[in-house]
Amino acid sequence: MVESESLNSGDLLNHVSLDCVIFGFHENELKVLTLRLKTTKEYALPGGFVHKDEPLESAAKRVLKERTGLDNIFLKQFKVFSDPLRSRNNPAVKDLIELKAETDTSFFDQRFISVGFYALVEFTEVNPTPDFLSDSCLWTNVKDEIRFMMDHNKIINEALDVLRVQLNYQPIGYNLLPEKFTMPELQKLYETILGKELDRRNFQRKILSYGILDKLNERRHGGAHKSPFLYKFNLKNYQSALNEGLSGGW
Amino acid sequence: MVESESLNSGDLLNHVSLDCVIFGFHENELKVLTLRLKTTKEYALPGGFVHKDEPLESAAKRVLKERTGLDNIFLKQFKVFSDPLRSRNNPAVKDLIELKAETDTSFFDQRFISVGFYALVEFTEVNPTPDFLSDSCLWTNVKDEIRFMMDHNKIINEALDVLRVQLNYQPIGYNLLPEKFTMPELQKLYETILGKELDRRNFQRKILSYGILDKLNERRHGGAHKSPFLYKFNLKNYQSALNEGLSGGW
DNA sequence: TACTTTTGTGTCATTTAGACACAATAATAG
DNA sequence: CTATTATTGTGTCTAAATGACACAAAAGTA
Repeated sequence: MVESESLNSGDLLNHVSLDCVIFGFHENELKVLTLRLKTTKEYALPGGFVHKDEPLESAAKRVLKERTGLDNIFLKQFKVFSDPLRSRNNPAVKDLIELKAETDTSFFDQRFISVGFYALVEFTEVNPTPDFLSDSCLWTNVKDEIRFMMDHNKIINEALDVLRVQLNYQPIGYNLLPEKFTMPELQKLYETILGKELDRRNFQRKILSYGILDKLNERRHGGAHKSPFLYKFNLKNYQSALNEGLSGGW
Repeated sequence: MVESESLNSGDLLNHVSLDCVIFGFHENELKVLTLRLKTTKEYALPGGFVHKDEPLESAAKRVLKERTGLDNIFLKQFKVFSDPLRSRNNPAVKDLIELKAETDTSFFDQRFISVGFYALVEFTEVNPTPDFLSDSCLWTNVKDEIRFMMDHNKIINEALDVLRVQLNYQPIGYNLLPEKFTMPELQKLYETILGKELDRRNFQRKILSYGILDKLNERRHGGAHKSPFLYKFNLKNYQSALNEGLSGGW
């Protein structure tokens, strides 16, 4: 939920917070990086506050860096959550009191307008790190629908919606997959985000038509079956597809 | 820029503001509702602040209502503008001082994180009304690229980008056109937003395929040429198209 | 009544999408 | 070391959507 061990509320902007839905993909499952509060044991999204002279995006990157160890992450704000009641009964306040923390609980106990960000990261590169309010930082499965504190379930679901729409006009995957990956892996990623199955052959045809993949002369071995080829993203084309958007529309 | 004659800053949330890009469509031109500040004569987007116990969306609706007289407007938040420097040299502060207003200028002279909304309204129904900082409220032409104060040009351009994307997965027009309209008028709306021309016959085929239009047994007369049929939106189908999205994608 | 403009309504060729089939290969089990 | 099983590579065929384009009909105006 919060950013640093040495949180100094005097340096922070009042009323404004941010929450990050950090998506990862592992073993064909879509995951969200999750914190668990120390005393109430509630699940929470990584989040933080904004310094008085800091842009929102920098604050979000700071949070991302602290929870994952990663820089240069795909990161996008997608919605502001401003229900006046969302800040009531913030478990973090209860936590801080029970912990007899020196932190300024009154800062936490105000109304927050929270800007939702979502991030796409490569699962294996993340080093999950709790913040000073939480005792653990772990990946939870999106489809498990774990109960989060406050409106964090809503935030996750809205992030997923935006991600699904994004899939239709932007390439995705560079940030969620390892450098080299197979076509079935990429397909699983799409299927997981969309929540439905796709035809293997039609998927391949369409994704190849975007011209964002380079087929390698390597295969992934391991299963008791034909070994699939490895691919990697053609960064030049991937980038221009990001900028100009994929086919579709008018 | 600001909401009411009797602005009481003690009742407002610090650091949070909102700006509205209110689009209208008239005489084949895309317009934005614009304010002009009383003394500095700078152009500004309608905006406002958030009451301490008010959701953002309500604050935006309040602003919309005050500037246009309209309720029930298509309204959507699209991005937060948080550059720490954006609030510097806010002309509104200069204005207030010159006007020797009783308003609390220190409230205006703080850093604001501004949530950008865009709205789609029917041009002819709007009753443009200035706020207490501005001496006029008028429609300006998007393609004229008038210079606005602060980062408002950026806000407008980003709203346009979002609107263009929206065009590809949601129907549009119900909020921007009068109840009855012709196919060429609807096409012009699309062309204006997209900034490019479309083939008349292909446009008609595609838009009709969405099933969101009802063709009327009336024509619009007036020009020295064949009279086009009038259409109106089929609200039931329009609504479900909004919810489920248009074709396209995976 | 002729003229101009713009609309209504197609057609045809090309591209894209959806449904589906069969051979090849890599491990594993016998 | 051969058969078995699961999964991949690579198509084809059809239907649907898109893009380019043409001509007749109407409504004013000269």
